[in-house]
Amino acid sequence: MEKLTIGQLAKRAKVNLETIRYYERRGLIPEPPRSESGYRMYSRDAVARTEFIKRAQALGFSLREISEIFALRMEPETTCGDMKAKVEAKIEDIEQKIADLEQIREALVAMAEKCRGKGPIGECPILEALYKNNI
Amino acid sequence: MEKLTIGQLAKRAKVNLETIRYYERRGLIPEPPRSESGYRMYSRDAVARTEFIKRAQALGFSLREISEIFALRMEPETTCGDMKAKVEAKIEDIEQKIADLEQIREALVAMAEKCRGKGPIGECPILEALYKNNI
DNA sequence: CCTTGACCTGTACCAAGGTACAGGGTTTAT
DNA sequence: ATAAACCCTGTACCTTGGTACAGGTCAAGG
Repeated sequence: MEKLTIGQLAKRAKVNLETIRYYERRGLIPEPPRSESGYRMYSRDAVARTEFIKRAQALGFSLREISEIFALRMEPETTCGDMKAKVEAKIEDIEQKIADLEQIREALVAMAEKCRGKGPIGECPILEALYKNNI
Repeated sequence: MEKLTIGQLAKRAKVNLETIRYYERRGLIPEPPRSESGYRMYSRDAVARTEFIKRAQALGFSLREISEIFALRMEPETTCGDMKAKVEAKIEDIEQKIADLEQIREALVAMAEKCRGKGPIGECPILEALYKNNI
């Protein structure tokens, strides 16, 4: 089994080397065996695990949540339903964020529409809205 | 003209007292005149300004951007169009965030649908997708 | 008069997710 | 043989938007 140094792992997983050590400190990546001189020696699995973390992050999971997923996976009683529940909770989370942003967008669009875009800033309806209105 | 202490300002603008001092350090609120004993004495305008900051923040503007808006307002050549441009840039920004979240949502929904929600975690299609797929 | 509450400055700390050294040892390539 | 490139630990620093003291002064109520 070929072993990777931390630099090789970082390169393959396309993350910063310091990030690997950071994930180890956070418990996201297990402490690997060391070479005689104390170098971390990773198996191939570490690349997959690091990529897993990056994919989950890209889907909106925090590092804490990713830790929880790994922990879940290690418990023998865990079922697929538990994992599905996590994903469904995250979907709701994302949907809430989208709804919040839609509201913000509506308010911004309404403000922009009130402004002809000409004239001095002293009479800008946008600034007036920010100074006086409830949004 | 009635003057407010920092505590009174914080209460009326519904922010933490430390936040007022923080905004002063960031240059968002001008340094107010002091009483003989060195207390900050604010005019009514400070309440409106603090509320402006909070409203703009709620619309997705960062404190840095809010500073820029205040700076813009002080320059005599600034027109309403400059302000409108800021709002339109923010709308694009928000729309991009919404689009990103929609994509994430789609990916999560697709993953959840692959999972029947039963059986051991070892065969969970969600975990497999995170381990192997490009998303 | 004295206590309590409000204010002052300055600095440290928080979340989250890293990144960047310093100061040392090791491995690899020339 | 020696320089470059890599690794080690430990700690400090970054962003954004605050919050929380510590240690001291001041003001208002009973």
